[in-house]
Amino acid sequence: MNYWLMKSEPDTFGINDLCNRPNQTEHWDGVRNYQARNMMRDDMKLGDQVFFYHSNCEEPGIVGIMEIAKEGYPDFSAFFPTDTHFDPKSDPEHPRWIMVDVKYVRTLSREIPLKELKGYEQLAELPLVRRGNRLSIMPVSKEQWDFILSLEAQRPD
DNA sequence: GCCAACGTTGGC
DNA sequence: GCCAACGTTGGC
Repeated sequence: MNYWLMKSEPDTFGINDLCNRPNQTEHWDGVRNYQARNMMRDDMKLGDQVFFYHSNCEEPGIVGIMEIAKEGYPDFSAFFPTDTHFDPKSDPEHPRWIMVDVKYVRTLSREIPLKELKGYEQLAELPLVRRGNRLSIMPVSKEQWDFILSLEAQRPD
C-alpha cells in the first residue's frame, strides 16, 4: 500500500465537499502537471491512503484522509471547451491528462497546519515543506504517514 | 537544445 | 494582493 498527499483549495473543493458527495466519492480532475499526472497514472493503486490538504487558504494544512477508489483514467474535463480545465491538446482518442477517484475516509480531529508540519525534523524530506514546492500530488512514506497521524492526538506547542 | 518570457501556484 | 519559485512555451 502506498501513501499520498493531495492538495485542493477549500474554496473550490474542500474536504466537506468530498464528504457530501454521493458515495462520498469524487473524481480528482483538473491536474495539469506531468509529474502529478504520472503518479496518478502509474503509481496510485486502489485502496492507497491519501491525506487531504487544504491549500491557498487562511490556514493551509492537512485536514483529513481519503482513499483511492478508482485508478487512473482519462480526465474528461480536458475535452470540453467550456470547462475551466479544457486543454485543446487532449482529446478522447489521445488523452493527455489522467485523474483518479477518491473516497472520503474521515476528517482529522484537528487540522495539522503547514506551519506546524514545517517544524518537525521527521518531515524534512516531505516535498510539502520544502521551499518553493508546488506539486499538488506527492508521495508520503509510511514513516511520514505514521508520524503525521501521531500528531493528530497531540496538542501543538 | 538554450533560455527569456510568460503563466501559475500557493504561502504569506 | 504581493511575489518567489517553478513549469511550460516558443523563437532562435
